[in-house]
Amino acid sequence: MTDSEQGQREPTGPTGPTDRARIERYDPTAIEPRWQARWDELGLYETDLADTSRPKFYLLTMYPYPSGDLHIGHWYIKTPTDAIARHRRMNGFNVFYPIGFDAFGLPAEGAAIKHNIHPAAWTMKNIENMRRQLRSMGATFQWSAEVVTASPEYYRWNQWIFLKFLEAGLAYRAKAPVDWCPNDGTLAREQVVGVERRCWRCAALVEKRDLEQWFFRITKYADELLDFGGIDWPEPIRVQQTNWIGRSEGAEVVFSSAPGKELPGGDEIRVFTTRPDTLFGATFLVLAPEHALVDRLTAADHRSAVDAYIAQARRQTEIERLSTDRPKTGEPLGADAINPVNGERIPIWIADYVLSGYGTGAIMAVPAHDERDFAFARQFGLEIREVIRPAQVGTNAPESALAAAYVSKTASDRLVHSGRYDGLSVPDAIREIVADLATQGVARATVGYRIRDWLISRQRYWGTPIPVVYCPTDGIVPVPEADLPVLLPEQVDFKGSGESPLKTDHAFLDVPCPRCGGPGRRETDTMDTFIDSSWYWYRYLSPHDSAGPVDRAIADRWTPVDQYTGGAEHAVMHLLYSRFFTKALADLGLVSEREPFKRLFNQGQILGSDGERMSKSRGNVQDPDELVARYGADTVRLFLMFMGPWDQGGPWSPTGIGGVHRFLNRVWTLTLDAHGREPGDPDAGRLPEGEDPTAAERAIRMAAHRTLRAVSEEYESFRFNTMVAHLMELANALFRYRGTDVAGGPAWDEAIQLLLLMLAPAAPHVSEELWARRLASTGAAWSSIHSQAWPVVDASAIADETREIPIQINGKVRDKITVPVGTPEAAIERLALDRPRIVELLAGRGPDRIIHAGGRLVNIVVRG
RNA sequence: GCCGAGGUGGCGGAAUCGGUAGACGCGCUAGCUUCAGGAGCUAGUGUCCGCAAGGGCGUAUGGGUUCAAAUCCCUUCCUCGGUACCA
Repeated sequence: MTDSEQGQREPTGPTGPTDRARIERYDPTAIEPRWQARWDELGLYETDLADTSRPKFYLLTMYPYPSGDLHIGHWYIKTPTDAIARHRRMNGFNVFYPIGFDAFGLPAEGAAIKHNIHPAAWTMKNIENMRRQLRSMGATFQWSAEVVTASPEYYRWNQWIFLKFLEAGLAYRAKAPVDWCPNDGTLAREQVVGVERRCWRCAALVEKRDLEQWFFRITKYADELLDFGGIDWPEPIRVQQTNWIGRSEGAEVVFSSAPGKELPGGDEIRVFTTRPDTLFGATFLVLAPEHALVDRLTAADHRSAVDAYIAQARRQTEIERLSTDRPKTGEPLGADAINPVNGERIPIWIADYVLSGYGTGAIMAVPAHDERDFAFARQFGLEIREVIRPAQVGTNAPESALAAAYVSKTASDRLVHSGRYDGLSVPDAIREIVADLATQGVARATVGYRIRDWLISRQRYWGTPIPVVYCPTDGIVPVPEADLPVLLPEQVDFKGSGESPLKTDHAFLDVPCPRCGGPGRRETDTMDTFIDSSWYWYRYLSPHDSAGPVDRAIADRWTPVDQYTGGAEHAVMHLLYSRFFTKALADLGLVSEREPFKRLFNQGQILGSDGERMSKSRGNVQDPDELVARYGADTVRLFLMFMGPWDQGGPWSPTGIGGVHRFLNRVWTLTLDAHGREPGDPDAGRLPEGEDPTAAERAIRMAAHRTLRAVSEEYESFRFNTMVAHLMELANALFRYRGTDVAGGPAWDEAIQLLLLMLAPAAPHVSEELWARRLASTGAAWSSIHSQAWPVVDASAIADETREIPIQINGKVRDKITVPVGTPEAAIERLALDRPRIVELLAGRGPDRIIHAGGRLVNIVVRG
């Protein structure tokens, strides 16, 4: 593997300017494939899951969607993760680092319709190409554990899990609105274009349509999902999940419809409120336009206006509906409701800012104490009645028109205009009003959540078929476990419409009912692909197990995942669904752990040079193959780590990649040609001013071990950009000693060895090559650099003898002094005040105050 | 709109414990060198004033706290991610 002629290389000496032909040039294209093949051959990264001699480390990177445009963004996500894998191995861990493909999904169907290629063919072709590209990274993925979610071997277990969920009451069917195009059926949000909301294919106007669909009961776990105990996740993700779940304590209060011209009244209208203390301020009721009672409560003379309003509301997105910066809209139904707290009649409206999916789909409006209700009341001239007053104002203060809603609810606020509850504090009022209404059976304390159950149905072909059959006799009948998988039919007809071809595929559709044997019809909806990604890390551990989705014994040993890396864009969907799944699987007795990922890191996203997300259609994709061909994988890996903080991402620009390549060239030169000298350096071959060989060696050791200290921490905390910068600094420092008397000596040698070891996880090929050449040059037997132990810092090498201390006057640095470490503050102060520059600048003004920042800095404060 | 993140030289970024702003790299400038290459090496490079010494200014914006603020608090503006059928 290593070049045998290395042993015969002529001994070098301080022989003057380099003959650059003497050492081979760094040629990554020759080195990299050779080592990749060798690592494969040796099975260096095949993890023995049964090995318990070392601590386990399950490293997971979010598996890619095989979109066919593997771009530099995939490298940005995966090569630093590979560096983590290699670094953990050097630190003695048994590392499992698998890879797979999230192979179901919408883009494959888009390609099918557009290019007349089958989704499966398109997907598999893309996977083939991506496998090759992923291998070119030199990453240590364990390919033998690969998972492809579109294979029946994988998705049959989606179906199996679905059946378990159904049995456990975690799966159910209900109506839910979808974006609907009359020609192309259900549309994803990205298929609805423009402010007019038209279909991407036929430009028809899109509207909401209610369909019977399948749900998973994630809300059952809402409270447990709010608890992040025992997992080390970034604060922003925890905050986003917490807000997404949106727990709020409040009460459900029952209003009833008032008798009117057309109706006897007495219909129950349930509202959810977090502010039952403001019930006396409720001056109207607002229902979601989709609310079940709207039709019944609408008076004849309001019917046409109400219908028109509902129609336009069904063309809005929720984002539009919830936007608070557009004018409020709504319609009165021409009916009243009765407030249970005081028997008052208040008008009932519908408005799109009330959503049917949150709470009860109806609210009591308290314009004085809710911003949206306030805006609505202003818009339509409805009464605004103040019922909470801040303590400072006092409950007897004269009334004045509110300029804005007063929404705070501190314990010092008091109720006004609230009958016998006047003067109570907000918390007391909440308790008492709810208690009183509860005794009449018209209220109960309850908890509301913003999160909704997970709609898993997709009216799509390219996904996991939902394993149920509809039977006219037996209703919804689960497919028996023994009949799994329900295979996705391969021969289907894409009619050039967005409608799922399963809907018209009779070979698929027409099946006997598993229960009665009579004619049945298969479910044609497939599953959300987030189901695939909600448990795939378990499958990696036993990818071919035909007895169950998870091998419990292996899973118990290897999960939770120790480190998960992926994008923050998954904060509230994939990362929340995965937590839900883990808890549900644990309750089903399939796994033991209740959290999937012990530690999470969100790397940033690489955008196109135009600042947009990279995609083929935008034409802003950077192909990594080109860069690899030109610079080699190591340079690309290192450049991506060097670009900036890993959690930041940003627009792609190859500017600066040459600098990283130059750095690797310098490491190459330092390792193979310690004694060479460069013309152009006037000091070549001479030790730095004032350094004898002993001092020079000490300086080299200090530089190497300080770098090791910094780099070790930076690998641990994934600060790869500064890690690379520190390695560059060390290389620069060593370059100053190249060609001098200490070059090639013991300190130099140690520094080179450390440099290569530190570089190994990030730039695995060149470090392996140079490592092999070093071993060969000393006649030592080869062993991979990636099997070496991570080096240990020699504390004695890095100890400081002196320290530079900046001297500030009024916070501005005016001078610096260098003192022995441990110099007492009083002595530093004296030295500082004696400096001629300081004396001059003080100009006789006595210091008013002198601040010592722990011996790191002196600040002399003078006034006037 | 709402939730989350971010804004520092010509550019990517460093300083993450409130304590020397600009590490490291790109680019640029000058010099050296010549297996003349998209090569290598050395030095300089925030900005304004200045021959220099040195000084003024400076971390999106405006304010505040502090001996001291890129860092903490408040205002405003801009960019990115998510917003439940993209993954």
